[in-house]
Amino acid sequence: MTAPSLTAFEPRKTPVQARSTITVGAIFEATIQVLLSHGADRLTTTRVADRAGVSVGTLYQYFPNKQALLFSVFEEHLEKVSARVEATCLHAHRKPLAEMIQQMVEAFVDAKMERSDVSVALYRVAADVGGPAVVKRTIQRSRKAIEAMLNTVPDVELSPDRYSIDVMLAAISGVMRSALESGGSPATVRKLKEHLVLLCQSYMAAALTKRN
Amino acid sequence: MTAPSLTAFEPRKTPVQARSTITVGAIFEATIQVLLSHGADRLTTTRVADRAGVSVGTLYQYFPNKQALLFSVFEEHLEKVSARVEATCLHAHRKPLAEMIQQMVEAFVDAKMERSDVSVALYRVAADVGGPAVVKRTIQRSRKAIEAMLNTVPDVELSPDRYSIDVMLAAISGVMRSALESGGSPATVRKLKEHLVLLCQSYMAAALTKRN
Amino acid sequence: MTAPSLTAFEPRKTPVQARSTITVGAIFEATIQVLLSHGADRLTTTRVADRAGVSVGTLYQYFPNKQALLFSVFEEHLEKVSARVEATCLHAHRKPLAEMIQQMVEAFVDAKMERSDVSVALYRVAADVGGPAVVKRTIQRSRKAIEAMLNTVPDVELSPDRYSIDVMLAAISGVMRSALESGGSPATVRKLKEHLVLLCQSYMAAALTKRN
Amino acid sequence: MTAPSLTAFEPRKTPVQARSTITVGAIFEATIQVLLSHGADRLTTTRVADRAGVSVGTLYQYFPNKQALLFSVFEEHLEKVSARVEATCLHAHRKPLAEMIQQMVEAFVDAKMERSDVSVALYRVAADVGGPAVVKRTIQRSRKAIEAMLNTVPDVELSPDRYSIDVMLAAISGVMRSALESGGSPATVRKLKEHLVLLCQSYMAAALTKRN
DNA sequence: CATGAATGAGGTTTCATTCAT
DNA sequence: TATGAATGAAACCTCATTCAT
Repeated sequence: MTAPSLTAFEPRKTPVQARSTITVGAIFEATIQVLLSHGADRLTTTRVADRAGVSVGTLYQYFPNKQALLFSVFEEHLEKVSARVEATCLHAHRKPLAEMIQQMVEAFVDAKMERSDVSVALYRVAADVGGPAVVKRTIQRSRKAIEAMLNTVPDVELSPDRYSIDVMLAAISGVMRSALESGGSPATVRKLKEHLVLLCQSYMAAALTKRN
Repeated sequence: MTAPSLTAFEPRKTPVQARSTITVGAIFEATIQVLLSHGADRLTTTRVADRAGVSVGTLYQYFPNKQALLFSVFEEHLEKVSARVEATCLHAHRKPLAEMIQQMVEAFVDAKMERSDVSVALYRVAADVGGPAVVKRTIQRSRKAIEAMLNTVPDVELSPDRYSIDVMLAAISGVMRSALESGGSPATVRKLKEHLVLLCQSYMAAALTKRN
Repeated sequence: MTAPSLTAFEPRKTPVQARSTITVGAIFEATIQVLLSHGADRLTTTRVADRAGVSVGTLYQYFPNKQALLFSVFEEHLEKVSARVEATCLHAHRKPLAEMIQQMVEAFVDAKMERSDVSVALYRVAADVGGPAVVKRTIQRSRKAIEAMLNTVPDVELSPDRYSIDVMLAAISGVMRSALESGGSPATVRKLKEHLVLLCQSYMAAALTKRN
Repeated sequence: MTAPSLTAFEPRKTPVQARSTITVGAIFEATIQVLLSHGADRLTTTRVADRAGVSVGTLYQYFPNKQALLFSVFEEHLEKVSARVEATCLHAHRKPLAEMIQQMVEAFVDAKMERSDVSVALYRVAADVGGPAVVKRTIQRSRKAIEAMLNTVPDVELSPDRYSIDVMLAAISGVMRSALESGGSPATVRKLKEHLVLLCQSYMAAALTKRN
């Protein structure tokens, strides 16, 4: 499907019992394992269930279909990154602009790198799972957190531009994606961070000034 | 496969007769049609052949498998964008830095927007087709063109940083992708261009200065 | 493939539920039916599944591919013949040489004739299925049984020649094959038996003596 | 097809011109090459034509279909072996029985071994090509030659048994086939010959005497 | 006569999903 | 609730054969 509606991916039942939670966790982890070991197009529900140590039937008790499963995994991954960014933004309130940007960018990069393999694997399924929509939703939250942070920049009278923040986030994502897909070394990642910080700092400085 | 080798996608036979060339062209166009009308995961070789007005067998005379077909289409698309960027860069030699950047960015955006539908559709298949590898190869060329252009910036003594250019390109791609996937209006595109120009100008200024 | 490795033909799943066992049996029988009614090159997995009253999917739960299916059927057939020969050999211990040979040969011929149609049909698939390898393996067993039997021939001091036994078995197989493919009448079969007995008796007598 | 009629395989046109003869020869050789290098089930008419340096179309000028091609190749092979046996039989007239048998068997084995790879390859196609029928026809001729030879055995008054000769030939074929498919070394072949000679000598001696 | 592009029926195999046990 | 055998639509791809050039 070109643009699957988001509502179709809702989990089928909310895990209330302990056992269920464990099962869902296992399925999640198994999905990622299979993604990494077999690749996106050889990820089958049976294989995931096997790896998770449950039967296919059980899998289908928690997820109405394959897309829903992938959707959940994808969403959770973005959620984590997003949460890290938000937390960092909160901590950075009232600091100088350059520092704000630096911390935010580093939080983003670190979060992505933490499970870089998963990130890469998920790029491959994003498209089949309504990726763009989920990204959009998650980005909303990050943007708001950044907006709030920027509003506390000391000594400057400016209302930050929503659009600029979106552009910045898209730029960061793009650079990260390209780097991850090339499989960069730790050294590369360090350099990458510096550049991203520079990119965002200079852009934000320019964008904010302009808007003022 | 997670990372299909590029060599597996070589066209099977080079058209020598006039008839063949026409056929291949029709298949190409049909692929895009089907991609747009049915979506990536409902693109079947049979459907493409039908739309192209040939038999599946004929399709397989020119492409050893489905991936190879998509690969070719993908590659051609990138090629076009890349060519536009290179041409623009050549024209911009010896102009002021800001103008260089502006023209390059605008060339990129315009090229992508020209067949924005195709772009979006191709994002969906890129992953299954060795996308990252092709992108890398194509970016190579763009980077060199930009590097050459930057070396002609007047009145400044600086050797541009290869890495910065890669980062810039990745940033542009990321922003474009995000914008295209959101399906922006012409108005949005205009604003997008401005922002991208600003992003790149400020980053390059900073990066080049720093390096000097 | 010219020489498919035997390991590729391992059954995919061992039936644990009662239902499964029935299913596998039905598939086996259906394979033979189709082989007889349609011939080797019009035996398709779909047709077999149909005849067995199951879906193709089910067939592929038990056999990883078409070859594996045919392999199994072929193997089972040889197994039966081999078992008959072995049993007969055991019974013939300590009898006079001529009688040993006669009983062994007759057991072989009878076993083959019992389902002569299947035999003929299987000759046609043997090649595509690693036939020679399976034959070799099965012959091993028969040879050993015959060897053991010959070691009990009364009043003679001789160690039988392994190679001679292989030659004898190959000769028997060759004659049987030729006879089966010509489609002999019961009368012909009777004569055939006599001749085969004579052939083997005289050869063994000569070979053993010589080896003394 | 289970039993294709022989008449369907007649060559389409008799090569009268020199060029044609060369072409047909090339196609023959190519068929064997492909058989050896790709295996029976990956032998395609296109591949054969390629290897022969002609177009498929040309191939179909000389053979009405794939079966006819294989049939011809198979037949030619048998023909050669058969011719050798016949010639040898003629030379052996009036010699002692043991020597007759020995020369005949050795001729057979040598002929087969000369292109043992081809023999093995052809076993794999024989079934799809009406093999048994061709074999039968060819054996006919060999039998007659052997019969004639045996009628000249000195000092004995006996009319040889047609059936025995068939059995003997089938036995030789069977043993050869089994040996070839196991891929025997030259040393093995020598031993094989001895055993085959012994097998046939003792059998013939017994069969002829009996019949007298 | 030769070529080789085109055909398309048909084969094998996969895999998301269901449902009786 | 969990299981896993069964389903079957549908995808990919091959290859013998033809016929316009």
